[in-house]
Amino acid sequence: MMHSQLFPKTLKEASRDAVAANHKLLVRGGFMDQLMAGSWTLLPLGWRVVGKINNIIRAEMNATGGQELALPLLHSKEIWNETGRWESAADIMYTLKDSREREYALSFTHEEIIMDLIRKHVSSYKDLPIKIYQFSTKFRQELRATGGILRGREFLMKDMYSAHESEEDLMAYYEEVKQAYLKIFARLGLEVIVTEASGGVFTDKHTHEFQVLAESGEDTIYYCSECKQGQNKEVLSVAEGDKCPWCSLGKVVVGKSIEVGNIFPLGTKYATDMKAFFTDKNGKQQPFWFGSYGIGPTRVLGTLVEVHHDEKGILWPKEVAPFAAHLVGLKDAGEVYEELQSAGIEVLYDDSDRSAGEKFADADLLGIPVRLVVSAKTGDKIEWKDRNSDETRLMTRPEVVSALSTI
RNA sequence: CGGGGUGUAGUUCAUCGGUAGAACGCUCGGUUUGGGACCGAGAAGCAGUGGGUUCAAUUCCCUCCACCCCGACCA
Repeated sequence: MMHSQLFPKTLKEASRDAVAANHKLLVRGGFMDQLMAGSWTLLPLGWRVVGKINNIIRAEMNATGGQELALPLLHSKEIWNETGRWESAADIMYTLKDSREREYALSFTHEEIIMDLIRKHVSSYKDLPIKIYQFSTKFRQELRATGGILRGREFLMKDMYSAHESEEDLMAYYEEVKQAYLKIFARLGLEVIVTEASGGVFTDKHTHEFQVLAESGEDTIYYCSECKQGQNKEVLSVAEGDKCPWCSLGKVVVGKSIEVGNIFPLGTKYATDMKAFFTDKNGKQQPFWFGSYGIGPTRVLGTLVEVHHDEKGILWPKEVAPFAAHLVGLKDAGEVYEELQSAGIEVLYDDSDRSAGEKFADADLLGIPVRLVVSAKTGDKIEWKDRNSDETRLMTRPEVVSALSTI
């Protein structure tokens, strides 16, 4: 992809209204564009990053035995009535009527839809467990959309659901997913704190949240400085300065944070409400034990920027960067570009005829981990600069290719 | 929904009762090319909406709308 073809161009200034770093930088860099409050277009660059995020999540979900599918986003009132959530989640759910006055909801989650699938297709303990997930848009009526892409009314979510024959089996898998989530966030370049939290409209049980410390976060968590476990303030049983109740090594400290994931051990309520039963070993009808597990890739996108930026722009962690390298041509670098391309390296090539300063400023803003410069000064070598360093060094083409291939 | 802020060119902002201006961006021509270059010429605005006051409103008043921030709610 040539830089001159990148849509849209970068902006020199952030909108006056933008306060959150992700809002300023993702808009300036051409990663996203705002349609209205809480509603964002993911532009080609942003969509690339989300694609990287999704691929990491997908790989780790598959590793736990998850199978990906796609569920509908338009739901009938009837299915939501089965669990009473047409009423209890009315504040959060967008509803609409068609021309025949039939009532629908736009998906804000999918427990009911999944449970419907499971009751239709699973009737024996021999078919369990079921682990299915999707990436899809969620619609939620937020009283106030805020923080750039951190809280939208329409956002992307990976939601996984699992059905089990027993509580033990559910909790064993719940723990497995918790570990998978830790692996995902580590790969995404995010340090998370696992906190106990309330289940909101999803469940009465306590759940676990994956929180990233950030000043711009809207959650307040109490966590241990040593073991990185904690509690959301909704369910607080510890106080600042307490000895850590989990590892008893550290002290409880308070921080602002962004919730990037949440897992719910839902129990049998959904199955019971929706009359979803399987036959156990003894020939008896039993409700499915159910869990759900969510990560918001678009919120992750925003969180990454909140956590990884400086005054010049974004610093993407390697695994989620839209490109592996940003090739800045201060003279024709077509051959270098072709060589990197054919080596399978994802390169953004800036072959525009703009000034050097402008190209460098763009490279800093876009935050691709490695900047390569080809100019009169570099001769037939290439200048390598990491985004997180000021040092540059001259390398030969084969050196560059091999260094980038090992990333 | 309560409180606060902001709506003027594509963008960032000036003008603040006498009918609109800059910078950046854009177009054309030329000169440049290691940190958002330079010269020249252009195009681009119903001043968010509706109403009121006034001889005259972008400017004053009211309504509504939109966006941002704080709070309530929430991944």
